[in-house]
Amino acid sequence: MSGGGRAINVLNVAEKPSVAKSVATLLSRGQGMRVREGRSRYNKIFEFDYGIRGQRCRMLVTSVTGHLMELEFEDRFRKWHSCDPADLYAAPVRKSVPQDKLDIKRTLEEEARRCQWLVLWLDCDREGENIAFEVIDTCTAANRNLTIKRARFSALIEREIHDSVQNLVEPNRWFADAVDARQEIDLRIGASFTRFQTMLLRDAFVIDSAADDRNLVLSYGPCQFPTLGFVVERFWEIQSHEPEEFWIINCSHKSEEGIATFNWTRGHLFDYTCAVIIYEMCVEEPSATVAGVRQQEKYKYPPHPLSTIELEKRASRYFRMSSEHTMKVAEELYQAGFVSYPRTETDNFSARTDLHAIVQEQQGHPVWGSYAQRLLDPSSGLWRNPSNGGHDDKAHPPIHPTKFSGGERNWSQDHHRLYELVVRHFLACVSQPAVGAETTVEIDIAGEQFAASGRVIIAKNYLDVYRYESWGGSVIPTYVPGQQFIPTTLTLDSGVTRPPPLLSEADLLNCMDKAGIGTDATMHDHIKKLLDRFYATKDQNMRFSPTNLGEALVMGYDDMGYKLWKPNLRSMMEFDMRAVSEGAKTKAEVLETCLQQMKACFLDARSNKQKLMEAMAVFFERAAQTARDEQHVVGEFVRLCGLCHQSNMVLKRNRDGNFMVGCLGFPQCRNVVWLPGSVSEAVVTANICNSCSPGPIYMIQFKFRRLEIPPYFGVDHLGCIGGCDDTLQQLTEICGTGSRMSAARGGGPTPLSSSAQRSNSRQQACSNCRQLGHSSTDCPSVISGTRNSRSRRADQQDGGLSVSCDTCGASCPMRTANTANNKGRKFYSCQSEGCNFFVWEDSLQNGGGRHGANGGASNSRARSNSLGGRGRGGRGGNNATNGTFVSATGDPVTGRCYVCGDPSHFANACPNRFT
DNA sequence: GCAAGGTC
Repeated sequence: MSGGGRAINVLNVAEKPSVAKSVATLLSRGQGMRVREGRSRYNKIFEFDYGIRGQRCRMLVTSVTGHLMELEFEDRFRKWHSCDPADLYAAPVRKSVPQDKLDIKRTLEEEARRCQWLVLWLDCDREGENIAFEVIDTCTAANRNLTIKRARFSALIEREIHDSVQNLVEPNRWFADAVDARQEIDLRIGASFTRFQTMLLRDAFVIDSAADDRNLVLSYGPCQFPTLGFVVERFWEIQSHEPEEFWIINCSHKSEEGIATFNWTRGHLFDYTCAVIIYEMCVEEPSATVAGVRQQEKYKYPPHPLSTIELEKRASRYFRMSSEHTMKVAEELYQAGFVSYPRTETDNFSARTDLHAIVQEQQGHPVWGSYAQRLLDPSSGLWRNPSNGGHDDKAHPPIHPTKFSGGERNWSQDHHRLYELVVRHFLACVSQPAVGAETTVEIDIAGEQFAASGRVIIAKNYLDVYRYESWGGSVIPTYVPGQQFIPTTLTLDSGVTRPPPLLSEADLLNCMDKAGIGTDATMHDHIKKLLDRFYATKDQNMRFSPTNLGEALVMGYDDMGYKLWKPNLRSMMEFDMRAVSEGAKTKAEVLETCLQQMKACFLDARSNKQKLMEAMAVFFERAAQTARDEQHVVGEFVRLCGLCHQSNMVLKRNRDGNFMVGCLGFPQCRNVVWLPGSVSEAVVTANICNSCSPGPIYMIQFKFRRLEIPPYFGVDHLGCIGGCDDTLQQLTEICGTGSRMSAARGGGPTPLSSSAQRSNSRQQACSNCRQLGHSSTDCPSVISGTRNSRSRRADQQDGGLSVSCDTCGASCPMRTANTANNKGRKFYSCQSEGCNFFVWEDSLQNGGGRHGANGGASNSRARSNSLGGRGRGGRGGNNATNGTFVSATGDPVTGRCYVCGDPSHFANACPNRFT
């Protein structure tokens, strides 16, 4: 082992104490190793003799704890008011060892002075390489003559560690540079935006989320903000979801053996007319023929070996533990030696891992011990080598149990659960998949296909130990190809599309993982930061919603047109970092271009700060001082403009001193609500109107001039401009508005009598029929009894009829039916999204443009359903309680018309329909 | 009082 010559002292430094201990134990093979204290109580020093390529060495192995140094601004830029935040893009920065790491630094300096070599055993990733240079800088400052070497290793395994120390390499400056650049960019962007938005908004608004507003920090960071962005984006997606009705044909068949539920192969249709036509075809010829019976063996595979993100996601799903808490508990289990290192991206076991030994340790457990025994018994056939998840961080194995425990006294419930998860997950990974026999029966009814399937579990295998997952079995009766039967039920059912759910913690981790936001060791920190900063909340179901503060910030930047809350910025940085680590770009180049762009972005954002203020004003009351300061300049916020949806509506006085509520988007947006001319004073209050939407609409405290209003009105009035306030409307009609121009400017300012809300609805398309001119609440197509007041034009034109939609007025093109019963028959149907108007051409020609009472009937069914599944019209045996409508008799198989109930014909031939 | 990344 040791060659000739004089021994040299070699200082070996690892990234953490556990690695120092492993390296020392593996290299010394436990022979003659001495342990002594360093200045830091966690970072011991291990000593032993060793030979490196014939050189006798006295090895000293110690460690740091992650980064030794921190990047910070020079003192004169540290105080928030010491400089303009924009200066932080060029302010000098320096790296130094923080107070709590000084003892580690001293150990390194002292040991370095008596060593000739320095060998770096830091993790073999970019951060590790950067830490290596922090160690190099510290040690060479104490001893300039050190020879510096890097040990490359990807696992703490004897052979690999011996190999790496015999083949030492040079540290990689490019890797370290990439991290330097990332640190500097993060610091400058984070500090500048955080100071800017905190100082701008904290004092301007009453932000009631924190107990003490004054200490509130509105932080911005390239990881935390995109994480918030995911939460807000999903929230907006849910808010903007418009339910869309769809139609589905369901079929079931009950026999002595049981019941089979057949699903429509088309899934569902959004076109009511098509669904009805197909449904009628089926009802007309309801006999079902078994087209095929397929039997297949199906497998449900166990999960990949456990990485950090998977551990966090599963603990959240199975135990509702937050990712932050999971990591805390996992760290404690790791420290106590029960599980392997919990921060790993690796989901693939190295071929050298002794998987059987890990299983053997668990054989004695009272609950899962017998499963472990079965696994080890070759005759059970339960063993299977684990799958490869395709990730390898080259530093740590997947998370697995490292020591048996039947539960320790000092463990909390979460320690028990997490240890159990790690063990069960590991046992599942080395198990065979569950096996099931699936039977699929396909049937044909009048040319339409339906299918039902059942599953019998043949072998549970890994599911026996992985109790967090299940695989349902269901039995269906036996069918043979060619068999015919009459369905027990055949119904046309409706459903509505639903918005996606709020993001769960597992969803959020997924989003971050995909977008490259954070690392496996920091993702839970970013999530926690959203909660700590009052940007988001987590409900009982572990799902995240933005707070008003979080939404306002994202909305503000979004209004500016910046995607600062999107993950793109981080992705671009990541791309540049890779270029630096590969030597394609230099650190200086990347820093210069990136910071230049970010500074421009910062300055632009600052010049658009009004957008942030407006977004905040949507949710928060102005602080008294600010409100007074700004009242004369921009007016007091009343509501977000319902017309342009871009700017705020504020209470102002025109040049004549008359009050109005106008949009700040003027002149692009001319939305304005004129208030009664008799108003002498008006002040926006903190009260929000309960009945008007979209809110918030702040109520205004008015004082009227006594002599200008009728005696039965009071002079003081708390009013709303949203359209709900009768007093205000009456006074506007009685006294007129303050607008002298309103009569002259056609289409100009809107008097209150038509209200901001209504002027809004004039511009927005009706959500029901998509036409302009009304809102869904007064959509002519959903008001009963109005059908007669509308007329359908059916004019002769170019040899054909021109038909306009009965419900929304849009022009309806002619189409040709292609169904078995109506092949070639012409019809008109409305193309407007969500509009179901439909009429047969022959019914028009025969009747000469009559109102489609029953053409409308099919529409009105769809409509009334879209209004919440209430009754579906008088005719037909309609099931109003569950939103399902069946044929008139309730027994479609007997084939009666579902419109009038007459058994002599089907609905498509019903004389009451379309005539 | 700011970031994100290591780690205890």
